[in-house]
Amino acid sequence: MDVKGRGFNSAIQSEEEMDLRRGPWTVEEDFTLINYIANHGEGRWNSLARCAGLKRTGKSCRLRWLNYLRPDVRRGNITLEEQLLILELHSRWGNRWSKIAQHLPGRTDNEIKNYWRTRVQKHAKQLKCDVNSKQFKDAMRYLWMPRLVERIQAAAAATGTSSGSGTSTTTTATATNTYHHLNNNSSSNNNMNLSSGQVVLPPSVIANDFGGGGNLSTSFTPEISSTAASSDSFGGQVSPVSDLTDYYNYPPNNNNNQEYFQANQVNYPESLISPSSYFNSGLDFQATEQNNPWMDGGDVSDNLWNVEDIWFLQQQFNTNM
DNA sequence: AACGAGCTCAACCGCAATACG
DNA sequence: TCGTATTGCGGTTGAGCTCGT
Repeated sequence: MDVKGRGFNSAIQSEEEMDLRRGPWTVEEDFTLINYIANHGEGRWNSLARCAGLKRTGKSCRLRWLNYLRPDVRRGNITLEEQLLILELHSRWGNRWSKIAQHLPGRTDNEIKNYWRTRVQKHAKQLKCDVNSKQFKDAMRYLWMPRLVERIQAAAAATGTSSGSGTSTTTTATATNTYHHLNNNSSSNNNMNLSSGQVVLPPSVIANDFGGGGNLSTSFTPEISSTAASSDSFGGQVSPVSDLTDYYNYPPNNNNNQEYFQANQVNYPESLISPSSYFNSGLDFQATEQNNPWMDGGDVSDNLWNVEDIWFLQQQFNTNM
């Protein structure tokens, strides 16, 4: 594999650093890092990289671990609840990705940042306005977020997961019942006891893939990766999606998001606006949405604006300019 | 089938903050 | 106190993928 990877700037470095690998991680490197951390724990990333025998910078190891290999990293689509939370938290804190990520357990700052750039900024582009403009923020607040709440409620009603009494005149909407982990213990509750060299994996993973032992240092073999099997031996590229991490993802698949959320839920923080309040924020968009096809349950998570919305918003923007 | 445009996301960079000797 | 090493964060890049033509 080309260790120069993606053609990033290859700044002249010290002779020792010239041996450093760059670019996508291989399965072998992933196992090396996982095993080392399982046995020795995190911390001191530069020395960790050296001691583990990885020809990577400490920075690179840290990033790979935090964004990809950690057992509690969640992968898959950003859920409606998460979208709503991201929008809300971003409106409060701006591009404080790390801070926002603390409130979305299992999601990394990188993932949230990518979500924002690809999805949210796309909508701003559609509306021909700046993502930081007041107009766009208003559109988010009065259109996008109420719709997310509606869809969350609709989904909850359809699946019977509503835990409310049905008399939802309280400040906490039904949708908020699926909010989760707004406490700050996610980092200390990450299913790992690294000092013991044991990794606590989801029961199904342990049962199915590790014979119940869950001891990485002895159980891991690169062959469990179908990627490795299908690519050129160990040199095969892992990224962008390493099959390896399927063994670590928690929950194991994203169909369990609802259960995962509820199992980990805490109350929506009082300092945040309850999503239900978006219904009462001054505009009644629901009235015009009764027969709107985007609400009919398809996977339209990105399609929160319709033609009328865009037209309407652009009219609003124009009159405000 | 081939091609190009647009999108996604892992991994990089630079810089600021913090820790350490 | 100072210099160096390390960590953490936000911004950016680009390979690979998807989708439309």
